[in-house]
Amino acid sequence: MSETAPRPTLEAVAARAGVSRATVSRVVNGGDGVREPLVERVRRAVEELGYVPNQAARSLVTRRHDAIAVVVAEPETRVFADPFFALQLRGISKELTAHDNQLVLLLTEGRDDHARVGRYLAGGHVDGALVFSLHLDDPLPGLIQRAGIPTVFGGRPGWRDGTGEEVVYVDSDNRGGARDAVRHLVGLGRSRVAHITGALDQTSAVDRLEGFRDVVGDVDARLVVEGDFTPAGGERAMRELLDRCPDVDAVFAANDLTASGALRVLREHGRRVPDDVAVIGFDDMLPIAEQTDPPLTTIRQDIEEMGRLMARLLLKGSGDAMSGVVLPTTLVRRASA
Amino acid sequence: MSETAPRPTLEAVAARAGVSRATVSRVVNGGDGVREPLVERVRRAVEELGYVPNQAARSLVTRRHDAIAVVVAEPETRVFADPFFALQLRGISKELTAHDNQLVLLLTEGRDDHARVGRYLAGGHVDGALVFSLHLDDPLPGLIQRAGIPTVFGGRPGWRDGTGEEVVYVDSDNRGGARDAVRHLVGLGRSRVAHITGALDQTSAVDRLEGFRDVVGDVDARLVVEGDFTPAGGERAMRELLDRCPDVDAVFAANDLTASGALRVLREHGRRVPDDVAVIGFDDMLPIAEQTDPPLTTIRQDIEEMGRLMARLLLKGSGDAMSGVVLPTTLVRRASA
DNA sequence: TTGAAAGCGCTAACAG
DNA sequence: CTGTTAGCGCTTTCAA
Repeated sequence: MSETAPRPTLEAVAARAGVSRATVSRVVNGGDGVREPLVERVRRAVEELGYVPNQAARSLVTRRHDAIAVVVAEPETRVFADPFFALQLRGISKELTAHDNQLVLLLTEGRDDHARVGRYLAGGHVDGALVFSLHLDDPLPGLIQRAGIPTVFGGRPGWRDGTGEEVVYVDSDNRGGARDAVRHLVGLGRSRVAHITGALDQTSAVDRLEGFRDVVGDVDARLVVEGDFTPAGGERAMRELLDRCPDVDAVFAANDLTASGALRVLREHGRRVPDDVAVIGFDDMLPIAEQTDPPLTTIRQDIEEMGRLMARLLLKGSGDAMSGVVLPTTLVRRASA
Repeated sequence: MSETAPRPTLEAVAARAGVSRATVSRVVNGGDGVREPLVERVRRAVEELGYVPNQAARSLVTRRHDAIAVVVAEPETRVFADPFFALQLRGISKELTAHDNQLVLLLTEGRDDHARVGRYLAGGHVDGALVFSLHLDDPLPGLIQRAGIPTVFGGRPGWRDGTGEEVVYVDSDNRGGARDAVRHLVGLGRSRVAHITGALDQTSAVDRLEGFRDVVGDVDARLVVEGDFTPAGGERAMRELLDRCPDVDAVFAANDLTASGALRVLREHGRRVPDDVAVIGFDDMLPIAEQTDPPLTTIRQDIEEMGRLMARLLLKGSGDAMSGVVLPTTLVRRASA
């Protein structure tokens, strides 16, 4: 990679404006305590020279970087098969941008990467980290805690650390949303409500299952079948469901992707939705929920806002000692239930 | 955000190992020209102190950052509705990681952001940039060229700069792939082959249309209808197509998403695929192509590899003065054609 | 209010 | 081979 052209320094600006480096520095950083005429002169010099502060030099003394890391463990392609992650990223990006922070993206796959990420985080390159720990047994969170930098998790982490330290996270009200979904189904007069779960090594899946149980009470075990948040998983689960309980009249799918798979199988088996079987999803992933046949009734979570909030908490220092923020969900009614 | 704990410096390591800072520096940076026993002593000291180099200090003198920016203009949600971008990102990330580079993600929306990105890039925070310029009239590329840092574009940029400067980009062989697709359809004995285009303000869509024309020769204008790379666009276009030419017997859709929409409409109209109408897509986006009914025959492009290659070119300095690299595509045969 | 001076932690000549 | 030295460009006391 070729060298970038030499850029003007604070020194150069100072010379041009006929002031000291210190004064230029003050102006560049807000200009408090500098008399107006000087401010003006410095501003002009900055303009003329096209001066941009050298971030490395600044960080060296301030020990701040105005950058945060976003860590995503993505051992599976699933992360990429739905727009979930991208939406959070967008929310994060917006918030960071608004606060002049940069986003350093750390994608990990496998063990070696964990060490690398740990080192990077501990290396003081960034002011904080936003991490998405999808799985219950993920070693990443531990590593990051050890790195000792401010961290906010996306989704409720699956572990409880014995240390009693606060774990800051942002999550959707998965359990409450699931309850709403199932209540809706029950309100429709359905009596044999099934649940296709998500991947149960993720807290979101566990929480949604809990919500389902909250409403259904003692569940006929045959009405709960494990999925994995994918359409294929949804298909498989739906087949099994139909096989076990041909009289099932409603399905709460752990997410929209799962629901789309389930819908396909129902159609294939000649069941009419919602007449024979009502189906409800979770997420309200527009490109999916609006495109299914019939359009999907689902539980909406504001994913972009989750990202935004994570960034906001991290930047604020979350000194409020709050540990988790849970965002509400809403029922979006379309045609499938 | 709270301060990170004070970390050991080179000085500290030197003291502990009983050598000079320079020696420690040498060891940390590869250890060439340092006698083994010393190397060992230094290594141990580093280990014991948990020393991690201060990147800011290092950058200050080396003027390198071991970081590159990935710039994505995403005025529309479309970027997030398909996994395309995420896959490229993954390829990029892998390659950068292998070369100990960090990935700074710059998401832009709207004009103000452009200025911000321009400033950042010009500000010498990163060693280079990877840019995804989706649209023909995007002002971003210009801005970036002006920033004067090494840049590789994802997808053939829509403009030709008069400067005669080399523009480095990585793209799929959209035109060739399109030709393969249409030839396949023709080889199936289809005689009324239609094309649903992508958003024609993107070079990929234009190139695929060209490829279509290459094979079909003088096209019946009614057989080309504009889409926008979305399922909804595909539906709309397919309806129009059926309306205009009820006897259409094959469709080349600009991408898999478009094809999925077209399939839906065909089914709705009682056309059998591929018996009545053969359908072929572009991308081979697995979660889509494998889930459609019937599974989609399509043109595969190796998206992750594109990302990887972009990163490789940037890091290599692409001093080979080559301007564009075009990756081959392959036909993936499933059931729809 | 402004300026002078002292580093932040590191690398890179240059000596030895 | 190893150590000494001089900065990289900036912020931040401390005086003036």
